[in-house]
Amino acid sequence: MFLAMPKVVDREQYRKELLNGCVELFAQKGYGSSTMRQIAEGLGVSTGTLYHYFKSKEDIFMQLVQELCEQDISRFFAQASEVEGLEARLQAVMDFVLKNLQYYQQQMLLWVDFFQQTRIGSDEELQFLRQIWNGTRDATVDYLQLPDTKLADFLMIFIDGLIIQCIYNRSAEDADWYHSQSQLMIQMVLNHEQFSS
Amino acid sequence: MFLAMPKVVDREQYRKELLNGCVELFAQKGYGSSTMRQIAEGLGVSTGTLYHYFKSKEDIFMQLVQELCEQDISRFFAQASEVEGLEARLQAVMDFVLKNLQYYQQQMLLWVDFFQQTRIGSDEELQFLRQIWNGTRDATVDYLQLPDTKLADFLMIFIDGLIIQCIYNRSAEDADWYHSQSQLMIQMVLNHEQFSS
Amino acid sequence: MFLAMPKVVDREQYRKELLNGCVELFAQKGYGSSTMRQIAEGLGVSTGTLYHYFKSKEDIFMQLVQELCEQDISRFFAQASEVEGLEARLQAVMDFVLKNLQYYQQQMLLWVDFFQQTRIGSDEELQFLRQIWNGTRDATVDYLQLPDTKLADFLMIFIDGLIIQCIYNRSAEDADWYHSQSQLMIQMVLNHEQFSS
Amino acid sequence: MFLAMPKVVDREQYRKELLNGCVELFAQKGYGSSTMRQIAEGLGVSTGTLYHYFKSKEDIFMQLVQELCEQDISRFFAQASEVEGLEARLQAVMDFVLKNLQYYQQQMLLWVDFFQQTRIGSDEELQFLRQIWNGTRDATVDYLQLPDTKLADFLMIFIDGLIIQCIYNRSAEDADWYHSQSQLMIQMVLNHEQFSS
DNA sequence: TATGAATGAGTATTCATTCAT
DNA sequence: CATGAATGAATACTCATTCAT
Repeated sequence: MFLAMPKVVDREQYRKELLNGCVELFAQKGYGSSTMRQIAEGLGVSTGTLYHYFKSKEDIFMQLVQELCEQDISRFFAQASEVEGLEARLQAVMDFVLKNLQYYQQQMLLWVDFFQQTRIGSDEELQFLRQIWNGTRDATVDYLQLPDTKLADFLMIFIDGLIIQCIYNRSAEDADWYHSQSQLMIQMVLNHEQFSS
Repeated sequence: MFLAMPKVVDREQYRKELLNGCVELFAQKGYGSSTMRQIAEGLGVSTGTLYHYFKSKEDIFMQLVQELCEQDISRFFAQASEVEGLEARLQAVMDFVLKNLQYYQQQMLLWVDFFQQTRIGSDEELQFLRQIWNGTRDATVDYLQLPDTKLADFLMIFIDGLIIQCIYNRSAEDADWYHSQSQLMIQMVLNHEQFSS
Repeated sequence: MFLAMPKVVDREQYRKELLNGCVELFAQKGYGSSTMRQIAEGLGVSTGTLYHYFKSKEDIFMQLVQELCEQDISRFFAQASEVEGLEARLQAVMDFVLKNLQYYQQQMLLWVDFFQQTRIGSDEELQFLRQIWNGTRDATVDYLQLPDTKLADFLMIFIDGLIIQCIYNRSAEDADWYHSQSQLMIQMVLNHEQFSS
Repeated sequence: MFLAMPKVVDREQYRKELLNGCVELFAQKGYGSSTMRQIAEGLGVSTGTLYHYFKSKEDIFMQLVQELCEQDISRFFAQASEVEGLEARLQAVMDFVLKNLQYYQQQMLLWVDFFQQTRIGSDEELQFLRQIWNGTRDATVDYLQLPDTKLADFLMIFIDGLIIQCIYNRSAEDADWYHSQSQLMIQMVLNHEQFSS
């Protein structure tokens, strides 16, 4: 009865290893342009094995996104949880974003690519994505100790907008521009808080 | 003497008609998923005819984007140029964006899709996109009578971020949420201007 | 009744001008790779006009070949008819071939290309080609004042073989090799004549 | 330990079977006019399978040529190696050529067709072809025990020229003509050797 | 559990030819 | 006579997925 247990654990672990092995390829070539054969080759396995662990290319991607998001949030809190005060914490958030800007740019392109390719609209996938967004938003509310979600939403919209700029600016060469815009954002939020009180 | 003239006019005009006929299909299916066959069928012509007027699928897209951008800006100014005062003009800008939110969501998806499909990096296309962004930004600076581009950039980043939300929210059903966020944005800018002076 | 005559002459002349205008394109790109549009553009006319003077692409080619062959033979005799003696005349033939080797290489490739593209086997086209071969052979017999066709055939087979080498040697850069082989050929024929008598 | 071996053997063997299955189609329709779909159908496999074993149409052709050449040379030596004396050996060579004339005619058309379609000039392919030519030439020098390559080149040029005649004569119906020409060739070479010594 | 051979519908693009103007 | 817009079947090649071994 318990003989199968270790196998399951192994399977789960192996699955995660495979997922982590996909990150780079997806980041470089996007979702639609990464073929199952390339993924398999990159992982050093056969396509058959891939289909043994994931039911489709779509499935690989969804599981990958989930995995990465969990890693992201915990990575942020690992280094920023002891900072105190609204301004310092806003600064910490923006610093983290800017430092990982290229990474998030790739992620954003990946997502949009995925949504264009798989025209689903199925509630399932939509729910899934919303969950991720709301999770991140709630974590932000908590971290900044804001009274409601409105300001966190505002901040995250701005961050998304900032990430999108990669399409026009290609890579983070315009570091100054990104920096001054994020400072402006912080100032805006602080002003707003001052007015409110 | 003028016998050859009408043909030229017709060709140019017909080309524009074909472009307008593509909008809907591209909006619905994205760039990568719209096949030349589908485009041709949607227009009621043969694929050969399509290639008679455009040299490639990419060409169709680039010309379409240019066409739409010109229409967008002139459409905005047609209805909003006589409004006076910073607040009212911000309001006008945000109203325009929200009213056409679905349209801009589709446009943004289309662009990202296009860039994922055609891994270009060629300066030509990049220049092209930047031009559009800068053009819109400058028009915004002019319209809002702002002293510099910084605030206009900030506004446009926010707008891009807002548009991106379509991925999570699908369609503009959450009209209230969009509206309250844009009001917050307006408030932020006004506060900032007050502080500055 | 005679009013139409000049028109016919004009038509015939114009047709030949068009043919001559095709030579370079066909030589550069071969038969199959020369499109009707390119031919038309090269001639500065529309495709419609092309079809007004020739009933098909095939027709253009056949008429072109005929035209060129007539020119070739008369061009040779224009410069070599006064030479006397078998050896000198053989030399004249081989010199002419080597001097125009590139041209004949292109012609040969053109022919083979044409035959591969248009899998006809229709007697008509075959007859046509044989006529050309026989015509050239007979002219050679006459020119060299040979007693029968056998030796002329032998010479022409060798020349065809020499022309074919372009596939391996690309362009006539190996001029020495071509020259020594043709000298060997001349020697062979002279030896043979000596033995016979 | 040897469990994985059979698969490799099978793959290589199957690849050769596929190649042999292409010969007839290529011979009948040429290179450019044989579509991948037709090739696949002729082999009783899908186009996907074709691309599983060969990376392109060009690749199929190159591998096919190599395969056939190896077969040709070994087939000749299998039946002609014990013949003695220059005349007898020349006779053996010409007999072999004439007996397989149709086959070589098809091969030559195939090659020229291939070179017209794939406007390469790339050194790689050119090298490849030259190798084949030189290899055959050297084998001829060895077999005839000639002092240098000059006479072998001469012989092979003649053979190429003979093969080219298929364009005019279609099939080997004119067997007598071919035979008398090859006898003439043999006589020529023998005369030449006599003179030289 | 793992393999990789097999599939075949689907992709953008080309091009000889026709025909209304 | 001349134009060039329109056609649409045909091309090489791709790729997510299946399944026998």
